[in-house]
Amino acid sequence: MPRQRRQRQVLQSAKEVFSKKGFHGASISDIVQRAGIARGTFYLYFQNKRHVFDSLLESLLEELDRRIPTIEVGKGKPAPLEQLRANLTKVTTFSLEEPHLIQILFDHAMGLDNEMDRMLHKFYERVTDRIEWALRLGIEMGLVRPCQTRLAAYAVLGAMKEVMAQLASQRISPLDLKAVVDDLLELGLRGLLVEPVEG
Amino acid sequence: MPRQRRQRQVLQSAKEVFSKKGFHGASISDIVQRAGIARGTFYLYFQNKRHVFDSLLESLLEELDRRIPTIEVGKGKPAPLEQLRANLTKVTTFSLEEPHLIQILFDHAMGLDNEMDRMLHKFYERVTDRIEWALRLGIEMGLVRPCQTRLAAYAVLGAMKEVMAQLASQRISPLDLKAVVDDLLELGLRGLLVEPVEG
Amino acid sequence: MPRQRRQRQVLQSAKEVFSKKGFHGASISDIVQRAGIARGTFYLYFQNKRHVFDSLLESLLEELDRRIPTIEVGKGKPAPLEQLRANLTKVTTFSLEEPHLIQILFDHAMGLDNEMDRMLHKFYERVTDRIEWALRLGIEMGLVRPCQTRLAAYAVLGAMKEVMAQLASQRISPLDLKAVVDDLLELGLRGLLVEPVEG
Amino acid sequence: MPRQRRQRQVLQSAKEVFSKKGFHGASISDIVQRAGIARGTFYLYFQNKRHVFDSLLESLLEELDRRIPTIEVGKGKPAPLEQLRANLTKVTTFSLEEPHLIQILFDHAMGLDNEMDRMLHKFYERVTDRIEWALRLGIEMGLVRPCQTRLAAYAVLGAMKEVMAQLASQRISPLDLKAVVDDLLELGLRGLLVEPVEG
DNA sequence: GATGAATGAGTCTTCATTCAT
DNA sequence: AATGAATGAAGACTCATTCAT
Repeated sequence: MPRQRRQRQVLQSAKEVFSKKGFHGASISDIVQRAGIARGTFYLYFQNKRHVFDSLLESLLEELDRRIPTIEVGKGKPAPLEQLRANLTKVTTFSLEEPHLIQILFDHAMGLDNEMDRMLHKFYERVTDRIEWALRLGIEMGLVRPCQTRLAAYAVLGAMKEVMAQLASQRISPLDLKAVVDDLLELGLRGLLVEPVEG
Repeated sequence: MPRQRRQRQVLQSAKEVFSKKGFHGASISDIVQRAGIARGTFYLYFQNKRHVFDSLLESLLEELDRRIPTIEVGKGKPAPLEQLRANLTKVTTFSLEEPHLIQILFDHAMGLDNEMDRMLHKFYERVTDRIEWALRLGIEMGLVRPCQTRLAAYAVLGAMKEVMAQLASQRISPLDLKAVVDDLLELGLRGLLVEPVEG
Repeated sequence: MPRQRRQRQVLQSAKEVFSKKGFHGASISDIVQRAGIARGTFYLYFQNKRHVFDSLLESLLEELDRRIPTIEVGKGKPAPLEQLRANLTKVTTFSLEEPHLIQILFDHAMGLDNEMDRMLHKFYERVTDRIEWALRLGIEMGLVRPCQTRLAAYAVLGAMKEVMAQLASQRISPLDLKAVVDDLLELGLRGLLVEPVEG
Repeated sequence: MPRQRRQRQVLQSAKEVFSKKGFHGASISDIVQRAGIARGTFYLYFQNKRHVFDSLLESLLEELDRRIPTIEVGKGKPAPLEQLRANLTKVTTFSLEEPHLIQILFDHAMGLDNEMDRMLHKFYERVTDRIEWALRLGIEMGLVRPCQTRLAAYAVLGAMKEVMAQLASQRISPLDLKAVVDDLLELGLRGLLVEPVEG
């Protein structure tokens, strides 16, 4: 089998196993069994168990990063709201495409070692920075209500993470993704109340 | 040392170690070293590693459950909004009191075995049910905008989880918790925008 | 090394170690050291220490059972006495072939757990039943003196066990096994006295 | 509690536990629990686990030794047959009095260490020597048929051991011990056959 | 004398990784 | 390239023994 195809096959098996059992809980046996290869073969394609995990996580973070670009204003750019909607659509779509990776990220990525923890922390901070940046931009433009932007950014991040996780585990129907995105936007922008409560 | 004090001491050490390394990543050596006791002593107070973990998690879930009662309307009851604010205050306070438990729950609880996964899933579903119930109540009362209530509930759950996690890891300042809760409420109720977007 | 050969090698080492130290007294280290393999290798061939022990004991009991068939009378059958002699020859021969197994059975098999104890008890009862059955047959045929057949059967069983044990530990010379069997038969049939004591 | 009474109480518990589980299988916990004392108290009366076992076994061997004196002829001595009968009566009685010790000796004494093994071996050899001595005496006196005396002695020893074991575990009724002894003697002296087989 | 909490050496067992075929 | 038997370090757990109270 061509090298790259075999490597992908191992990655796929590892992905499924890690998403279910986590790094420590998953054994090489689990992975090679699922891949239908011999134990030794695993080590022809990856240096060790940790490298596979790292490889999966790195490509995941890269892909997510790609799908959440910074909101930018300027002529020739789509309206900020449309950029926001596009980002939301891309990450929710990703949750459906790669549910196992999402579970690995949310359930099993923390605590492996300090380096990994730092990397994850940096990733989430970068995402939060972008959200916060968009909020500040909105405030400057007079569109967004002044607020504790960092706190709001975390809240938005959390809402997105949870919805992604629920999509990944099929507890939110993926059939009408557009409606999901629209509702989330509506929720974030206008809140839950019928009309603004008079202070 | 009195039995109960020693047991609490072991629980505390285990809590700290588990929150950092997760169940599989933590060793009994880690735990007893931190507690300053011998390996065997651990087993005088707990049947095995898993029992400590379960014990921590169960008490955690119970406590959280206690702090998120269902919103109820009726004479003699506080206003729904006040109940909501109280719940938020209680869980955010808990995040500050028990940051390690929060990290265990959010970072290291999934994937241990099917039973544990089911238990966690049930817990989160119960919380989501309560949020959704409150939303539906609000809709009936004409206060809340009709929406996909399950989706909205997940979004609210996610926002709360993230804020709790960030409080636990000290990345949100805990100094003015009231402001945090107020801002979150504002955010959830009115959304981000200055004024409702027309159409 | 071919799987079966390695498995037999481990069994052989375990047999020797168990026969010397018993189940609890023997360590996996003892066994793998004697086999000249690594600790982990043991577990490639057996689930755990107890399984090896059980495996040895079960095959031992089966083999002994095979070598002590019930005495049967009827045309085409050898004379009962000859069947008896054949059985005695077979079990004494076995003691020489598998001295370690004999020591395990006689010195180290009791007390492991209730199930094992029951199994051993059943085995010995089955053997005793066959001896008693032969005695009753002999009485019916007018060959054997009426007596407490169960008691006599136990005495015969004990004599056989002791001789087997002494053969296994080389304290009875195995060089002329036929003479041993003949003398035992003589002893059992005629007793020790020169001539029957009158009343 | 007076020192000696407490010591006996511990010995009794140890005896019961060792007889069921053997030396390695029995734990100090088992013993002190059965004695109704604290773990530490055990060590006020015995140096360690092994000392209790040794103590039990030594007193057992001494007592058995006492009950199987050498058969002696001479004026003033009872007839050899009566001495034989007396010995048999004494050891079978002992099996009923101390069933646990008998089980320890027969099921759990071998394999503890070389010294213990040698001691047991020496004990059995001494008993066998006495039996053989009696046989040779009988042959000299023209009472006993010439035979391989060592082999015959082992057979007699084995028969006695088995009957003692079965009495100890209540699988031979102890109600008419005299009949048991008489039958055994008859069996040993005359054998099983109705009348001597003509060579 | 009596207690039982504490100890830590010792044992079984797992599993990531290697390497001869 | 592929295999899977073999390895041995690491970790969970037990239990005989000690000792402060």
